[in-house]
Amino acid sequence: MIDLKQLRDEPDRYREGARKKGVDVDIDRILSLDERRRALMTEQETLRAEQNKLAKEAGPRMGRLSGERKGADAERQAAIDAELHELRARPAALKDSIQILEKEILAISPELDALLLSVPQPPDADVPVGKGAEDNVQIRTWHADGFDPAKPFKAQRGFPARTHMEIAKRLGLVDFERGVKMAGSRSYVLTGDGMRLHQAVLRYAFDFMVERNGFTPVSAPVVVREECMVGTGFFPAGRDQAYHIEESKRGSGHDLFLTGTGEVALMALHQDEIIDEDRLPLRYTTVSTCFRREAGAAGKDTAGLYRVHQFDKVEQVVICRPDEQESRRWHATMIGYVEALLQSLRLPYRLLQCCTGDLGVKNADMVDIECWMPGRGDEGPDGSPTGAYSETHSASRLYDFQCRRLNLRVRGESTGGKPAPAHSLNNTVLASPRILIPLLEVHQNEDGSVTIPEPLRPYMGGRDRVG
RNA sequence: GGAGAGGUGGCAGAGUGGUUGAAUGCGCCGGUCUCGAAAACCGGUAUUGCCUUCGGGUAAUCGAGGGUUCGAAUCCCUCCCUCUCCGCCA
Repeated sequence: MIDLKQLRDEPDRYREGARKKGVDVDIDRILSLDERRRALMTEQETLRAEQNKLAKEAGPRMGRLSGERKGADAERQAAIDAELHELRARPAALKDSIQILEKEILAISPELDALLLSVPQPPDADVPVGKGAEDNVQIRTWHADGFDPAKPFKAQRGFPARTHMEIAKRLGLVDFERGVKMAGSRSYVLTGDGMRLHQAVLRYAFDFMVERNGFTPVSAPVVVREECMVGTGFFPAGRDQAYHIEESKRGSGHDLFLTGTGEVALMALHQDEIIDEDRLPLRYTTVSTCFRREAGAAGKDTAGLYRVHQFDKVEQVVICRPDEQESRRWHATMIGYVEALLQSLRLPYRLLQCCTGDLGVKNADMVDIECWMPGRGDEGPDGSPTGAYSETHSASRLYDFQCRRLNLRVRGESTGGKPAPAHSLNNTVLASPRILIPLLEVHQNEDGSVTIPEPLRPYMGGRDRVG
């Protein structure tokens, strides 16, 4: 959520930000609703102040008079009644006026609140302006010696690339048919070494964050209340993407939602908290199952392990002091962790600077990491795929946007002793089975086997290959 | 699923209709004392909105929402959550 005060001060910044992101939001409507609401509140407050004053002054007198009335003669009673009547008239009139104002405020608030939630965070000035993924800008690429995505797979390896589906089928790693039988399209069953590889790579990534980078390991709910989804910024915009458990329809309890990323629980952990500055930065990592409806993606990437409804992901989250430079440093650092991880797995990748149109509502900046997948892309002249970079990671810098929604604040010297929304960042560490695509395709051998990258071998019983 | 108890400040915990935004204790901050520290003593210590001549003023907030009342942490209703015991169970 953006800061309403800032919106009032510099509405053009938010108009421009929304325009760059291609988000349609009526800033003028917000400003006029806000102005109206504030005017009503000021009026209401004045009346309340008088009401409180009367309650303090006239109230006790009324109490005494009521008591005195019981033992008084008829004439005295009449006098008391008259005074009581007078004392009551003013507060009663105030109460009516206050309630009328209250109704007017209540009529405005839902629309204003909903509009406020939909105002995107303006992109940083150094983010390239663009419409969508096609306008993203490559920052750099990396590949291990001996395998360069820029050259044809066959020329380097001596045989045409097989897709991960072919490899998986040959080695019995994935059972797509039975997955679909049980749970519909975009479902799969990992079997044998497929499941072992999945677990190995997740565990390796998790240990990598905990042991090498000092992140706090966490296991947290993947089924959460709506506030967590709104607070982390996934709702209302991404409501269609989340599975919805309608417990309230059973007559008790409240609705729940399946989280699409570990980010939700890692951030919502500290919802409504004020954190002491010297406890920062908080660095959390979790491995969690992620659920995505993939609404609107019908027909896109239907085959294989690329786009599925359920997967597991190691996620990293940093909550730091509200300082732009500190946020920027963490962003770079968190991307660095992923680069080191991918390099250790010898998976070629590239960094993409996302353009403004690709940032989503929450982010001030976002960098995607795409791994080289030899089995994707168009079919080449020899009938085998040409390969393509495809997204495996996404590193977001949100500044205080998410923490303001979550009511997650910091207090300390840097905030002048007052609570202030913290800054937050998140980045994928590794998502599987998607990562199995480059892992199988890049490390496949001519005989159909797959070489297990060295760091995963301890998690695979010491073996150096599958198949 | 059955029965019961309860949700109050950073924490513990009083408070059943009227200067109670809230006693007391702990914690934290400042001060006195001390060579220094501890102890003791004194003082301070919620959040948010709005207004501001930047001194402050004002309103709201005791799980959430509604109601009664001139006035609600306190009474009534609805909902949510937590805990204990029993049952079931990975």
